[in-house]
Amino acid sequence: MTEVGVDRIFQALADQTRRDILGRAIQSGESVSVLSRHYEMSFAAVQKHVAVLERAALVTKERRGREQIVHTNRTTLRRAMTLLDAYEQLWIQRIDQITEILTITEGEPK
Amino acid sequence: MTEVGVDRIFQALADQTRRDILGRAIQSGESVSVLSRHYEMSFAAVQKHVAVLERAALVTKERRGREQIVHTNRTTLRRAMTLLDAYEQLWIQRIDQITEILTITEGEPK
DNA sequence: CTAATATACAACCATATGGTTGTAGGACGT
DNA sequence: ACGTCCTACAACCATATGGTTGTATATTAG
Repeated sequence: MTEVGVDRIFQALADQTRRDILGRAIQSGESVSVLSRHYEMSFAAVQKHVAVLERAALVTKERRGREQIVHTNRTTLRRAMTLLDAYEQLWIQRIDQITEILTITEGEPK
Repeated sequence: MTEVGVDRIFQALADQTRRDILGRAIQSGESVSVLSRHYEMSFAAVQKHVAVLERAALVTKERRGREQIVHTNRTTLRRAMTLLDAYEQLWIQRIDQITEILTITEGEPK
């Protein structure tokens, strides 16, 4: 995944409406128009939010008759979590190194 | 945590330079000027990136003489992970419900 | 066929973002 | 005391974002 891809994932998550859409779409796919009824904004605005989520691969659309059903892509969601976890791992590694240094120091005779 | 706070966390994460700063600062605190040497942009630009991370509570600054040491705030990082995990949990709940429904259906006599 | 529904997309607007340069102040070395 | 280093912040610019309204197209209902 390209860096701009990662940018898009977090960028897409940085909006309350879009996070709410993700939550609804992960429980059961909803059409864009059904989704839009939950928010106090125009249909076009919600459509744009879905487009942002889609560009980030956080949702996919499945056409059903005249409506588009929005589904959350759990794989991308997990990818975002994994990325954050990597930072924690960096930190844990540092702790391990420090521990190792301390162990060696303690173990070595003066 | 307020919703705008969550917005700020993900917003702050939606930039490669800022994610890199987080990675460096979690391993060992670096001053703003030392950080800025790693990137092909002005000191002021890096300073702004640090400010964005600070506003999102993803880093804190500790003054040491004339420099400011940037430290990653692991608590906020974990909070972001927890938020993402909540979406997964929503989905797992749905699966559990479906499983339960199926179990009841199977268990009930025709 | 016609009307209503669901979507797509363009044009527009205000504000935010990510970069720049420039100015100014506090801390350190000599 | 002086120059240098580190930081802070303002002003500016181009582009992106989040919203609007309006228009166009496809699908379904009757």
